[in-house]
Amino acid sequence: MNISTQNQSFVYHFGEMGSRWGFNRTVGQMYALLVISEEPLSANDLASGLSISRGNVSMGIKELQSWQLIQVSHVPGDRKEYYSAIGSIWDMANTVFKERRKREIDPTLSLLRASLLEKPTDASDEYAQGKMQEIHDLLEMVTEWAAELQRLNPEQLSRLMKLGAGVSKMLSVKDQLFPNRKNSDSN
Amino acid sequence: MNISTQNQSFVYHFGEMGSRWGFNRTVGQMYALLVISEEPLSANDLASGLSISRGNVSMGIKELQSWQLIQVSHVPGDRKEYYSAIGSIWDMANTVFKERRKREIDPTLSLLRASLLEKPTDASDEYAQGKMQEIHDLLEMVTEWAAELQRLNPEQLSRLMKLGAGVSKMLSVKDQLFPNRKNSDSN
DNA sequence: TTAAACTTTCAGAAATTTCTGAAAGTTCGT
DNA sequence: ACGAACTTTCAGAAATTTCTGAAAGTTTAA
Repeated sequence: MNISTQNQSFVYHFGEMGSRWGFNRTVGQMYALLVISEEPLSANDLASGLSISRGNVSMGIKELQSWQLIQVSHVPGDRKEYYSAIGSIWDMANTVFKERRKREIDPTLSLLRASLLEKPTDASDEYAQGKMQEIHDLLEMVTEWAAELQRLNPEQLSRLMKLGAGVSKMLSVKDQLFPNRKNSDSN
Repeated sequence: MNISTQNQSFVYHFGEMGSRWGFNRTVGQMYALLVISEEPLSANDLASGLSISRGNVSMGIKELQSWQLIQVSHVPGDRKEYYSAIGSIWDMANTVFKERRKREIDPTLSLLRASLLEKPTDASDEYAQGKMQEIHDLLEMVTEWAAELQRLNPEQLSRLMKLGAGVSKMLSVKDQLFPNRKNSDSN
């Protein structure tokens, strides 16, 4: 399989960026290729398209499946497996977020919780715990909020985002509507 | 310098996680150590605390400075430089977000823009461009929104987040207040 | 049950990243 | 101008990650 030069740079770039998102270069490239291919691709297509070994493709597929980013399909009369990117771009973004939270934030939160249960033995421990508490609270708030946002459908999310700065106006509207409601839980 | 066992796991964990956030293990550990230390630390403190070479510390400091995460200070009568984490946890999160956007999203956006300017040569190119457009739009919307949010102060942000699911209620309130306003620029 | 057509595994090779420590550089007081 | 006290640099060593490809495994059809 050949990749048009036009798409080459996209695939390559996604490979580089992919590593930031938790998987390695080739896995990123494989995914990029699947995203921009209308037709599902076989493992051999991926190997030849990206000039990587068949074994590497096999491992990459496993990785992408563990991220729930790709889907297998079959062509009648052909025993090969064909792969394609799952869902819309929104779904993809959602999946990556959820997965990263599970892999990065959740373990950090439990570590922090555990640390916060320990009795500080001196003043410096106490200071450290204070900082850990702050980080914990921030992470917790952000992840909860992210979870809320993920519950919105793309249409709502998109509207919310397009509100942009309007969101702060909304906060003041809320204050005017409910001036009695307590709104500063500190920090 | 010694790190209390209580803090050891925090520092170590942050090292592991740090690599996800764009810097390597030791840089992550250095930063973690600086965050939980009330007193500024010298380069030697960091080296001995983490059992790494002085040279490595020097490079790590440079890296953290390029992220604008740390600050130098001096002790009168002492020629060593002392380092400490800059600002609050919120500032830190902000800085990391901004920096990552600059390093990861912005280049992707410009690549996508360039690709979208090319004339598709066949149907598959056209499909690919369609996907790139979707990714472009999503990234653009998200970064713009993130920029808006970063303009809010921590207090406002925190309130907004604590609204949680309430945010979708707000959207419907808005619809009731301004039922005439067009709100579906499609997704 | 056999063999063809495929996929997966995994040991070791290759590539990449990170780290060390000696040497070079800088700054400051005298 | 000198040297002590510090920091930075960078070549090569060490560690880690990724990749290959041959061998083993699986599935299907006949």
